[in-house]
Amino acid sequence: MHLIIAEKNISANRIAQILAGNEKVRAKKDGKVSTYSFDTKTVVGLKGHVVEVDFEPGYTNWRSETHTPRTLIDAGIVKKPTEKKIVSLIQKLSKKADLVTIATDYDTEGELIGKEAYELVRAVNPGVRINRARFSAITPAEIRTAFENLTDLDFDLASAGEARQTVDLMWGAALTRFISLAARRGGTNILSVGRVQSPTLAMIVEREREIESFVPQTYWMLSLATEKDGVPIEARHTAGRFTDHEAALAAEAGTKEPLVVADIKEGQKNDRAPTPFDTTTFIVAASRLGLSAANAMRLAEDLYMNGYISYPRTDNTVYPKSLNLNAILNTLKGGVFDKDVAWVQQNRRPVPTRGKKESTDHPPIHPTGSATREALGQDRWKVYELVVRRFLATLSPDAKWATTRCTFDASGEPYKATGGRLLYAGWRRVYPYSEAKENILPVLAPGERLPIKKVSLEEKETQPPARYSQSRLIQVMEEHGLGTKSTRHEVIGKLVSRRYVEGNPLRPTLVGRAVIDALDNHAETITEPEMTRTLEEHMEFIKQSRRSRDDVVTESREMLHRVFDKLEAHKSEIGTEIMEQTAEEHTVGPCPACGHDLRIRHIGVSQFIGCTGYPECRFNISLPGSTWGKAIRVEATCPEHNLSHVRLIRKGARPWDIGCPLCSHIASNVEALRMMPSMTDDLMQRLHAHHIYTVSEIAGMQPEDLANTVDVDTKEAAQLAREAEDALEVLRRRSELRKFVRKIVPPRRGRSHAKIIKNLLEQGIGDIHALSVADIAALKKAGIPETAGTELLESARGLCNERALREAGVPAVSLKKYQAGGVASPDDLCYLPIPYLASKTGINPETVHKHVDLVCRHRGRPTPQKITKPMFERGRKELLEIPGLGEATVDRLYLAGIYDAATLREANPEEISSITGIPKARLRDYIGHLK
DNA sequence: GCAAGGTC
Repeated sequence: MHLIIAEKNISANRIAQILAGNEKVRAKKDGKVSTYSFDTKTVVGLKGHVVEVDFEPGYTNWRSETHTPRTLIDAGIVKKPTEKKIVSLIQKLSKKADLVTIATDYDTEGELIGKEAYELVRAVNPGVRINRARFSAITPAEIRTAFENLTDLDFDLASAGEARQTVDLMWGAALTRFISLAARRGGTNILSVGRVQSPTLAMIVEREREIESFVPQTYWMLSLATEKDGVPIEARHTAGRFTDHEAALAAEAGTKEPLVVADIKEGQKNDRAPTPFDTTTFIVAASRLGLSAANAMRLAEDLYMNGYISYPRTDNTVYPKSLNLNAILNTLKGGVFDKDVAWVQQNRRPVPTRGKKESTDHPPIHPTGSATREALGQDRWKVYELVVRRFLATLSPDAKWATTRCTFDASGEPYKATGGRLLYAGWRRVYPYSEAKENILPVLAPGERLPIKKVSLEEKETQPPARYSQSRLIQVMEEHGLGTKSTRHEVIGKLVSRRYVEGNPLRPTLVGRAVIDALDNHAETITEPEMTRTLEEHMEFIKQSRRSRDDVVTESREMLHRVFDKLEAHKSEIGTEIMEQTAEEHTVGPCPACGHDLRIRHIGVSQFIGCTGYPECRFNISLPGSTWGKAIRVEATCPEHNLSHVRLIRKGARPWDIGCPLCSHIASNVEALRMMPSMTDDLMQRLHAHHIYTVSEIAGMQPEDLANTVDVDTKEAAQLAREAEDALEVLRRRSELRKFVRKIVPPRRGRSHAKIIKNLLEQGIGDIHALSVADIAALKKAGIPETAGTELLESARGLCNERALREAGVPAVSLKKYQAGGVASPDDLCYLPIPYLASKTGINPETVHKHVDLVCRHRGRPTPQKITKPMFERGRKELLEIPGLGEATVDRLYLAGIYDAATLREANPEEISSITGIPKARLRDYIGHLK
């Protein structure tokens, strides 16, 4: 069997289809992994890297005393499978193979992925022949040639990739751990560092600093308005920007009629058709359509997977010869682009345009199938149309412009105007994304005199450089060699998720700046694109066998050790610097009570906003627990309270915007305050004015303080405090009810707990006790289904009974026994005879009496007579001596309070029978026997 | 829990 290993499933399928020719390809799924077989060949796709590098075991604890971050530099590195299913399938197929061909992408990373596959094959089949197919596009021509000219794997090329992996891992992991530990950050708050992300972040920080330190300069622009035959002309002073106001004013004053046309230069300008799309230029063009980098890539990948466009991750801007451009044009015919295609076919430029970058990985992004707007939907269509039109434009002739440069003389002051007229639209006919702005000047002749309609002197200011937009940043990253076509847009996502940057255009956060500061001061190597450049140079040496992988990695290890010499010497200093710089990140604004800063605090899973004036100022705002999301400060500010808005963020969930924490605090407590009978709007306003927002604050205040604060007398204040206590109790019970219901009734779509509780409240059920005496119909009305309702009622009753007994003073151990005996309600203890309770529970009758006494007193009922243990035991013996009276009957007699001969003798048989169910005749017999 | 690089 001939096993062919491709880089991904989709290429495996295509390669199989091409190689099979007219033969049918059998597609088979082996546990989510597809294989494509024909003849004696089987093609299988990887998923890019199916193994990953990591440190050898023993380095998982970040805080280990012995395995410090520095020790990661020299830690052994192992490869471990990340796609286990693919790995095992490859190995299963390899055992049966007599030839294996590696058909991964034609670039460094592809060679490394190929070597990973090679090692997997070798591990199970050491003797099999393994060769390599190289192609830069999955077209029939390229694939056939590649398989007719199979070569060997280039181990030097793969080694270059491995060197990169090792260097990235040790620098990234060691520095990430060091900086995170120094700044005492863990979990989701770690501070990551990496060869690509750190220089990228540094550029964003640097740009922000330039903007902050920018000093605007005032300048003046002088222009005049004239016209010919009713056509307006605007001419600018040839001095351009005047930095000297006096000079500008003088020139303005000197601008007088006559205005004479001095010179006219006519020319032609070539407007070159755009070059084929690589990933970066595609992202830039898509961003003009309003798509973020990540979105554009996601849509492009979708189109690629469905066969509409070619592979969107490419560095190539030159169509390879093997690409059949005519065939692509033909597939586009007949659809929406029919007219444009026909025009391109008739006016085709001799050779398609080509960009500066040419590579072997993939062809430039181009359409591969025809589609309709309806089939794709708005956004995908936008991207598809862009790719199609760009492709058409690269085959179209250049546009041509006629240009005019005209100079004027206004009594000695020189002016100029430029005009442009589109002579030939060329590619612009099919690619309308960049506007062709014409400015047509009327026909003028030297010496001609024109009127001056207006002279205007505008004062302007120089502008700071702009922040990076995502697409601009991706361009700059590419210029600096940072990241790859596949990862650049993800790096931005990473910086955002680490909360190093925010917004669009991108701004660094305080954390982002603090980390770059620390690294710049103590480990500048990692913040500069230089590191990538050097790494690439070294990789180039490895590719050319001029240096070995180990040699390059060893050099890098030594450099990293020198970096750690500096870092470790300043560890605590680095830590404090970062912590001090980022403290502000948690600061929300001034405390309404005392004016100190309010700060978001996280303690375990709970979080709140507290005052930095604590403990003198105890003002605080509670926040939902961190299971709802971690509270962070966001940019917006509340105009009323001057506090930053707060947001809860959680992985995989939409952020929960709390808005102004104080507004939200006030709003969420108004309802509770209204529960106090004496609360009025006026009183509430006075309370708010003194920063008292919750019932618990009122309940916690001394009546005198409260009286002084809101200006009422002490009696009223005491009443308010009591009412607050009551409201607090109601709230406490309500929240208890909520937790109770949540345990038993599972939430469902459209039946949230909030909704159930709201419904229960409307039914007058506000706590567990009310629930225990409610009927099932009321629960049904509240939207709780019958089965859950019954369970809810039962549990509620059980809980209430237990509480009542405990409250009366019945100890917990006995309570369990009563529950086991099925006699655990206060009524049971009040109304059931003591002998019955004792026999059901096995508790000493004297102890039972004590409990019954407790409950009866609690309920204001008389306590029945005491029965001692000897009385009880003797009585039982007496009863059992009566002929025909067994244990079961004794237990039933207990129910009627009969426990010995004497009580039986006095009993009324009619009455006893109805209670115990023992036939009257038999009871008479027992009594008769005693008499 | 860490990087960057593939792929989805």
